[in-house]
Amino acid sequence: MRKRLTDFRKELVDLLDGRGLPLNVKEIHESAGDSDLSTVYRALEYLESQGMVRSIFVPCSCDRSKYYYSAGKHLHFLHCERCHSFYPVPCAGMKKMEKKILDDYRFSVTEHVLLFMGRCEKCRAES
Amino acid sequence: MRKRLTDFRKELVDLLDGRGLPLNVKEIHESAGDSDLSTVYRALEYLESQGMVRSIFVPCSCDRSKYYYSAGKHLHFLHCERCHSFYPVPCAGMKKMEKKILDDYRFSVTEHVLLFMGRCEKCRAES
DNA sequence: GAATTAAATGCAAACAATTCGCGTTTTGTG
DNA sequence: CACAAAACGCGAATTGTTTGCATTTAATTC
Repeated sequence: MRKRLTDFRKELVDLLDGRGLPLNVKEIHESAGDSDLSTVYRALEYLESQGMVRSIFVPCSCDRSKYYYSAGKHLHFLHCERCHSFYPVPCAGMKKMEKKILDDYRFSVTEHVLLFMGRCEKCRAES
Repeated sequence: MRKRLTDFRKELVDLLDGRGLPLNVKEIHESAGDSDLSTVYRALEYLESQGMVRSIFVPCSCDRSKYYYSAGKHLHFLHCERCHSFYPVPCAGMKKMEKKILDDYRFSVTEHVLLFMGRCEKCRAES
């Protein structure tokens, strides 16, 4: 038997897809019906292994847990260190960089993590 | 009294500087004399707040803890998912990207996290 | 240079995020 | 329909990290 993409797991993908922003496990758990936390962890692990979701660790004082987001479109995020909002930005210029890494270091990139920390427009105005 | 960069903390900076590669807390603790783990954590927190060291979270099965490295030169790293080695690469092209983010989103970047996962030359040959 | 005081350290306990074991339930497959 | 494999729920166990507090260290003031 080889079947893993259960309804619940699809639901998680839809959830992340719908939000379009990274959510941590707690938020996912709360938004995903009344399932067990370990089920959520197992689901996310599976989905990530299938390349359906991605995760990042955000080095911000607000939260030291992992954030998951849909891998549907390859996005990066801006994270405001003041209001802790995420802003998606398209992934651009990375292919070229990965090509250069292959040429220069003979290292073949399968994945990259890129996150920007800083201040969003609103917070820059307010402080 | 305002004094914080103790000998021990300097020692940690030197250690990370010397290695030139990210180390996790366990490795740092083992390499840093016989100090308490909490002292190591407090030291790293301080050093990071001072911008003397940086940290990244590596999304690799090998280890799910944080890695610290000297902020002396701004580097990024390649991480081989097979042998789990790190390879430093200079930070290039990011300034331009940050400029674009400021222009397009009015978001001012103070820091970025960039990590490449993949296969190193040796491992590509071996498997 | 001794007294004062703030910060650092070590140690043990507390936390919080994540994982594991296992009995039960669900769901493809023959 | 019976069987087998995987998913789920639940509780317990791990593990990375933080905290509280008594003690030590070191800068500052007199």
